Amino acid sequence: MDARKRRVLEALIDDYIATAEPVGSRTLARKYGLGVSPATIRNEMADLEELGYLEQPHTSAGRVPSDKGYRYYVDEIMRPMVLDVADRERIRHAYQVRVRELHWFIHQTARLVSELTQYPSLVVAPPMDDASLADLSFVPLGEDMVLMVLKTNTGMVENQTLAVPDEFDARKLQRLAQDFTREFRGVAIHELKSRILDPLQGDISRYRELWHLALKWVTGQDDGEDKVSLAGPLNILNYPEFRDVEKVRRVLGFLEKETVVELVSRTTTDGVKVVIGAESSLDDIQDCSLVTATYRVGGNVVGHLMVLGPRRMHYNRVMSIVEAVSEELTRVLHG
Amino acid sequence: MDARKRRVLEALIDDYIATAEPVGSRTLARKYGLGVSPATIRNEMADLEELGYLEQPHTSAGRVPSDKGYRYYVDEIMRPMVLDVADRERIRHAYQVRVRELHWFIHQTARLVSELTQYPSLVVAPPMDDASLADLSFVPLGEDMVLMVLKTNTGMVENQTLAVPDEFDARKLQRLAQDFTREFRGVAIHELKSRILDPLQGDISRYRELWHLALKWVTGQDDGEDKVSLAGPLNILNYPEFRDVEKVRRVLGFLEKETVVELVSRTTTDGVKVVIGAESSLDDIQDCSLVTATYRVGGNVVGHLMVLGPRRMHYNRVMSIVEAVSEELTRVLHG
DNA sequence: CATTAGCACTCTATTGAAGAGAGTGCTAAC
DNA sequence: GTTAGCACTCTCTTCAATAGAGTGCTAATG
Repeated sequence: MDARKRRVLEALIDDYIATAEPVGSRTLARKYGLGVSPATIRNEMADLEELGYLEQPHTSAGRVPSDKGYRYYVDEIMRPMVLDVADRERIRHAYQVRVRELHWFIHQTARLVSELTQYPSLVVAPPMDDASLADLSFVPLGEDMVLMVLKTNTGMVENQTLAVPDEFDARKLQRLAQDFTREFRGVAIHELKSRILDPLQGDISRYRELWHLALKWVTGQDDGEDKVSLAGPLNILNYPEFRDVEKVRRVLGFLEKETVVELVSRTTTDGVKVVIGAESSLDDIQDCSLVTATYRVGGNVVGHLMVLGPRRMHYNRVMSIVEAVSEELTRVLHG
Repeated sequence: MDARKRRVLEALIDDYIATAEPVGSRTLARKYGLGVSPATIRNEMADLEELGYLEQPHTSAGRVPSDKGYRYYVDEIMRPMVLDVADRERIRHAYQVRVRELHWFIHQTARLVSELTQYPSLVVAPPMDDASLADLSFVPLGEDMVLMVLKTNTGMVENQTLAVPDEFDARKLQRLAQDFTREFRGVAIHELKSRILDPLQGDISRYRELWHLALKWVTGQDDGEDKVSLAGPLNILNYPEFRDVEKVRRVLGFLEKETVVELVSRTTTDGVKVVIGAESSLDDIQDCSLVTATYRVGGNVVGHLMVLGPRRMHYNRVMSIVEAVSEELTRVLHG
């Protein structure tokens, strides 16, 4: 793989990303200053195909990058893009609001990223399970309603309105919360489950129903939807590879399934990751690429951030955006 | 419009709803026991076309209902569908959870309806504007965080976490909330805006920034998204009239725009309403029909519930579902 | 007199053939 | 090693022919 092959591969991928049409040798010679004739480029392209970096839809068409080609492009050729000032400003100002709820950040982030990239974007909240309980309290709301407020050691605050049985007056609830906090402070959320349901905890068991409720909520089984935010799904309709409704259904359907969360959460390492086409080994998104990044809340509790697009994605731009946003988000969530 | 014409129209619409293909006279004679020959049906169909109830895509195709045809079908022919037991049970059990937040109800309802109908469904929360303030309070969360809890006279409770400047300690916040509640109890939310921003309210103006924030939140300008919930948008891809991506984009785009809320909110009357095709005079949904209903929270504060589908929608089933759900929702929100 | 059978007519959708266009691979010349 | 030239391949578009579906009209029927 000499320097000229790299230049040809780069030019071809750039062109294909821009046009979505198979690229021929003449086009490359004309539009990119490679300094050689179409015939020479043809030879290089034949080599690149043999090496597995390019594919030919049919004999008389131009060539198209393969997964391996994109991979080489992303890893070895492409240079990171410097975001322009407007984009940076946009990212910096995105979180300058006084709201402090996690789901708001998630939602805002997904929207920001999908607007900047023009691809669908998905943001997954860090699993509560890894955090530990810092404080639980109830705020009576009159009638039989109560607001349950939970804080974790990572500084996250979640709350939810519940209806409680009549017998629980304000005083009782307060004692309940105190007991609970005293008993379980510092315990990881995912441990709470077994602890609470343990029948030996006699003192607690009187309120089991209430705890059960609280637990379901805390562990996120209850309103799992809030933990994931999808933005800009329709952006995908702008790309010609999705002119077929069947493909659209598969891809958008995939974004609504649990599988996404699993997939995204699998990449636990820091930094920006790229998954190209079949590398995901998921049928529904064979024709798509993913760019993912992580962000942190407080300690090591980690959330995920993802962009999905066609394989001919603007990798460098998307990667820069995703990186900048995840850094900003981590910064904001730390303060 | 004699009885036989009605029977022909009914059969034709039933068939078209089932198949999405233009219906010919032979088909009607064969599949529906009309007791007359295709020729007779042809004559009736010609009459129905002249009356504006049917249309012909081209001379040698069968016929298709017009907006007027559907309208007559919905108003005069169709009989309401009795939901089967499973569906009724499904509706009854949908809200048997202790959660009491409005956005949860909205979300749950949208999902329920879209799953039952297999069409996209949108639920709009009642505008807070019409309700009046019952109580505002702050719950300190430590650090510079505070939970703002608002109750209306209609019994709705909304809350949001905010970051506040350091100067506001627990005591100060409490007084602030008391002042605010005393001052503004009973005032309609939409009036709060002018009242609070009035520079003459000297005592209040010190906290203007905070109020401003609270206000933005209360009036829903801030997180407007929470007030609307869309479920099952991809259902639309199951219907052959949306095999074209351009149409999909227009319709799904429409569901994400503000226009929907305006449109839906326009129907203030109780009961189930149907809007067929061009009746909405909105370009994006010329090929769609809507079924809408309202639900109430407490007094007269009204929320909306909508189903969107192709014009050949299963009107009777959808209407029954929408009616049953809106009744159940009103019932649940009252208790 | 309403209903029906028969039939010519119209329009669409499908098929197959022809031709244009794009791009390649190979060979031979530079 | 590079390039020009050219035959070859494959797709896409166009066009005409054909089959199929359904209609509207007319004349016969009970």
